[in-house]
Amino acid sequence: MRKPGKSPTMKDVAREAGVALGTVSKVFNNIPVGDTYRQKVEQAADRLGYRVNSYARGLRADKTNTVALILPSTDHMFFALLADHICDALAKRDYRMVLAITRDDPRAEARCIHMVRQNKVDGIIGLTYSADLDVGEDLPYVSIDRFISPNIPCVSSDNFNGGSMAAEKLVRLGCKRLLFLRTGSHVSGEADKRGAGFSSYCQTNGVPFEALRFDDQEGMKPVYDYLDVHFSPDRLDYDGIFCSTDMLAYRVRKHLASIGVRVPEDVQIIGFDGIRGFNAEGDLFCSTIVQPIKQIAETAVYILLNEDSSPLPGLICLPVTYAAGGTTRE
Amino acid sequence: MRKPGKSPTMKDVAREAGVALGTVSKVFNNIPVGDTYRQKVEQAADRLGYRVNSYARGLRADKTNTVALILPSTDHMFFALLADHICDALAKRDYRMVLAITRDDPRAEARCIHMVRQNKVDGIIGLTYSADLDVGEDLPYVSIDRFISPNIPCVSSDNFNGGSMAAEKLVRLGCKRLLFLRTGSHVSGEADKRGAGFSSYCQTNGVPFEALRFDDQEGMKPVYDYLDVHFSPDRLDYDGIFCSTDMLAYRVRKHLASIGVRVPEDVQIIGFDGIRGFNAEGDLFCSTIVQPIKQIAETAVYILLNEDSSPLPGLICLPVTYAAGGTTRE
DNA sequence: TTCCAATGATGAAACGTTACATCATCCACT
DNA sequence: AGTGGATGATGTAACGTTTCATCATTGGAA
Repeated sequence: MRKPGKSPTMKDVAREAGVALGTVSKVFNNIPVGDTYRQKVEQAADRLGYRVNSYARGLRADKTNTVALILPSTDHMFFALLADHICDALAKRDYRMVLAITRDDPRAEARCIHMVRQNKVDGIIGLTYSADLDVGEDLPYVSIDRFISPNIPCVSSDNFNGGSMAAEKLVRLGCKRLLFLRTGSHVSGEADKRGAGFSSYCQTNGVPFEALRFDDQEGMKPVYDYLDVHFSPDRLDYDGIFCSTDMLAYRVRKHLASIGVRVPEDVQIIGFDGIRGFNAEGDLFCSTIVQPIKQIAETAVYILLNEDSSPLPGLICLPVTYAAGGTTRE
Repeated sequence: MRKPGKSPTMKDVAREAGVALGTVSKVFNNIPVGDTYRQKVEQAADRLGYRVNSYARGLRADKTNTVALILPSTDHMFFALLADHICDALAKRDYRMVLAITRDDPRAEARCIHMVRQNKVDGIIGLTYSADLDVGEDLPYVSIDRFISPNIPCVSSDNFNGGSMAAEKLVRLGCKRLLFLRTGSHVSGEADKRGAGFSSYCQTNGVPFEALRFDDQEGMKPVYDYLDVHFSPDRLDYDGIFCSTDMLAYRVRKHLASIGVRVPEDVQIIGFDGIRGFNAEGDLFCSTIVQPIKQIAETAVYILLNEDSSPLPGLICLPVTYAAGGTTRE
């Protein structure tokens, strides 16, 4: 049925349809063509099973309808969902997505950007952590969750407000002494603002609090040690904890349970991200501030393709929401 | 620093280096070139910030170093990890990956395949469920988890053996009356063999069992109804359940807990997949038969790129393992 | 010194498109 | 009927590579 050899070209279609090459081109680019011709071309194309060669097109038109997504990995649900929604948002606009994974390695990040640029994509969406990443000036670039420079648009959740919301929520739920816990040795991104928002709320409202950051070189050990000192069935230095991620919150909860501290009866915990088990319909791992992942994806794509060609703002913060997930009293 | 206008071409490099066009080409293709020339070219290329245009190369050479991965989504950890590892395996071989997402929609699957073929990828790895999918004959295609036809290689876990292992494990752990539960309205894939392996073990060894399949048109309701009838604190029709997926196992466990049945004391449950919370280092949701996702990814890529050019077997089953995750006594 | 062979650089052709400048056709208007 | 203008098809020249036949250069042998 189908020729296994080489695929038919526009020239073949033109010959088959008895029209000129340019006419065929027009048909496939939705440029006005007489109905008679259009039909002849379409039929011939069908008969031959013709598909436009996007490499030739990309070469000629300097437009490839492809964007690259650079991620640390897809093995964390946050990234996986981001990839999922970005892929969708792009497909809706007839763009394809090539995925590059960096494993958090700055060298890999640079290599990916290099690789991706030589691939002549139309733009890049990147979630990277390198301190000084040269993304180049000549290719549209949208950063997620990390502010790179004023003229590179950055899309992220409203981390500051999220942190503030978490503190407020804990206070409303009756907590008197709050604790903020953060891990991660990464170059600081927008996520740092979670702690800032939290602290700001506490200061403004005169709520006693502590904010701690643990380098995760040594894993969770230091965190557990800290918890062991400050929490036990008969000593509760804090009654509300805000963790910088759901994963951290989950681990903290597990550890507290293991030393006999009840959640949420003794201590209430709020995480950040809104990760769910299995998939988007699964259960939350904890009460949490939910990032609007889909909206982040949509916005990043929207800005990257510059769909309203208005001046690009430097940083776009998207609203987060609170969701109860069993580690708070509500 | 870098020209914002257009990127330099081989011709530019040739002029800058004072050599011929073809020489530049050779340098970038690792074809022997005199050292003097090679150096001149490399320096000139550096100076200009030249990168080879992969669209021109793809057009000319009919080789794009790109493969497409077609997935239902990446919002389930199994798929996300698959994408992650496949991306890695490809990157290691200097291939890029374009991701296409189908949302389980047969029309979308066909559209993706179409889209992807017109993109002149070098091959396709697909995890699809359409009944009769025309993947074409002219492009290397590797299917994951779904047998399409004898001449299209398929990579999957050893589902049959996994089912058998689950039954054996439950029996070893003391279960006397087994139940197999399966949901999913999909066109049957390799995953069907999980139930077959389970039943086969039970029959061979004379273990009383029941195997049920629920259409998931109506969600979990029918399953819960069934559980309500057969399980309660004072009536336990089964003491071991094997679920076709971890997600199902998780839900079953939750429902049993809600009606006062203790897991694993009263009933032991084994799932299938090996999904973990958050990421590859998270906790299991249940005791489970673990799919070797990384190995599946590696194998699919290996076969797709036909690295040993030996005759391709039709179906490759990769070994699964058991992992305890709290829903069994071990 | 002369010639041959071998090594390796050269430049043009081709890959499948799109854009643009020509050119043919047809209709409307005087 | 003759002309002008508009509509739309045509063919050719790029786009940036790779490949291949051709040609220059070099070293060695007689």
